[in-house]
Amino acid sequence: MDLKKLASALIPDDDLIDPDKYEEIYPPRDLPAGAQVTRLAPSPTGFIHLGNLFSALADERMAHTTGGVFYLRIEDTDLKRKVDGAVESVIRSLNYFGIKFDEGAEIESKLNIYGPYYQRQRAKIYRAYAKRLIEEGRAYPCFCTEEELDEVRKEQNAQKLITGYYGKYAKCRSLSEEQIYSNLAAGKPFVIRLRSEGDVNVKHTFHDAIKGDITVTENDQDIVLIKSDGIPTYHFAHAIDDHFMRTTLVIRGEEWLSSLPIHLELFKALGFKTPVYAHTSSLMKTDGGARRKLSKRKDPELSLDYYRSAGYYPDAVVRYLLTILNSNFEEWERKNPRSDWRDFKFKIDKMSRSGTLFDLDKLSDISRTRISQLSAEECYEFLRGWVEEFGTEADKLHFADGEYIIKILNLIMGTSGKKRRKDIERAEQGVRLMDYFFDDAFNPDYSFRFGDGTVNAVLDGFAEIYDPADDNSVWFAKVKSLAPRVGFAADMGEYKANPGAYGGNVSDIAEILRIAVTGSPNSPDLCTIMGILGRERTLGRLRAARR
RNA sequence: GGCCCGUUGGUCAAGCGGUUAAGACAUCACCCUUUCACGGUGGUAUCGUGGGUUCGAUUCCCGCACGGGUCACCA
Repeated sequence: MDLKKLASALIPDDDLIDPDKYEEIYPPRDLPAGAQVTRLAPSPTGFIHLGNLFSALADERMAHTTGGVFYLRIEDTDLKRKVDGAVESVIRSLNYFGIKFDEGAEIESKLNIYGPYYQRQRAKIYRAYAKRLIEEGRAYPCFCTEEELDEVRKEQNAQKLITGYYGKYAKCRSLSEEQIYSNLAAGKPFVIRLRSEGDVNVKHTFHDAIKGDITVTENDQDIVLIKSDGIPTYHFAHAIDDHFMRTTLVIRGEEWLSSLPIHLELFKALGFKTPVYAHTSSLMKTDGGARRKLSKRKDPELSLDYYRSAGYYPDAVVRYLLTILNSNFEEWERKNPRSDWRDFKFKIDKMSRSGTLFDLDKLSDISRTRISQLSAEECYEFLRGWVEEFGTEADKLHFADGEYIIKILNLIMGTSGKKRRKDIERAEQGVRLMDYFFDDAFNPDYSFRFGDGTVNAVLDGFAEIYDPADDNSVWFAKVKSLAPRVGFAADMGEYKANPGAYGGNVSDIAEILRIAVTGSPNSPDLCTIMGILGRERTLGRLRAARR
């Protein structure tokens, strides 16, 4: 069979260049030894999720700790589900978490000589190589319809055989010249398949940068290279793009492990050097006792918008991810408490080989801790950013008065230095925590643990003697002075010595006042709160709480 | 079902032939305290299972069980 003629018949494009030319168009990158070139290659089918961030973080760290390059490529070969604005969304989301690309789709960079970075714009390259493979007899046209393939699959299933297009099931592999040309003449749609030379019974050891030595079976499937619409499949595009974009390290989810044999054969058939592969274990969650991979559809916590809208501190999300990416990160962080996470020496071989259960508690703890380390001003900026995007109209009004908020924040967070409170876990919850400082948002729950008489006596008694000018010790002395009036112990020691003799103690007096003023039995320093509210509002709240 | 990957406390995990089997989150108790936090001290709790190899296995080998992934003209 005249393969050259066949190649031209199958791929008649007259704008293709000699594939070898691409080696010159996309020369090897001029980078220091050991520099890693990594990429994030999402499909623009939806929005970016935590798994993408997880993987992007590993990519970004590997590139930037080695003096390499991290770029963005868009895998838009499946044109069925493209979402507009998805690319911008990916970049924006990643930026929010402090991750930046050096080059790639929609990225301003002088480095962009390896583009285009949208696969659909690279059709010529793929087709040039497909054509060459046909000429070399390593690829052939397949005219099988979906129905025919289904039929074969059913039969294979019935006989408990491996499904797929291989061996004797690869019908079109042995089509005669006449059959091919008559199918072509009849206008039958076709795909281009690889003529696999592998043998499933042959196994090799392959070194994965994360998993270590793994067993891979040779591929014997005549997989599709070019779909009937002329667009390449992921496998084919992956081999060509990662070769010509000079990727050195491919970090991807372990769900790709099973197609590694295909990729290995493809790189070999194309004459390309294979990159280093690193297959990451997936993020899991428990669902009714069972463990499963985090799913885009079922789990809102997989969406990055979830973290943005709930107001987790972005730096904390990254740090949490880093703790599961490299388990020694936490240890390093303890030794370098205020350092930028970018100073941590990330190691790919430190990555976990088993699936990690996503732990929201741990994230919350990290977020709380990070926020507690902020100054009141920094915290204000962070909260205000959240309020502008997600807050209510009332929140926005409240946050316009920065001075007032900062005063509150100084109280809530504790004054600088030691003894920082960790009350704010997320912006959303932190903003709600401040509601009682605003009359229009004050929503008290008057659940007093004492009788109306006692409550009113405390409220009225305190209203009589309250003076905003009092410092903390005078203020507390006044609280104590109320105790005898309601039969409570003014002195804690006395109360503990003889609890039965009293109806309560000073802490109970404080609790009554606290509930009246803040609407809740839990709050930071009450004296300071009253100071911030001022005399009139404090007295007003004492009055409003009367039974 | 075939193939591949994995299995140390509730969770993330250190460990890499001999350890009282780190640490963090969570949890419990106590201390501190005008509440709640913060902080401090201490506690509960882990090597899936059966065989080997070895003087000795959490560590090495094999089987089994369990969990996960994958078997498209989707990525």
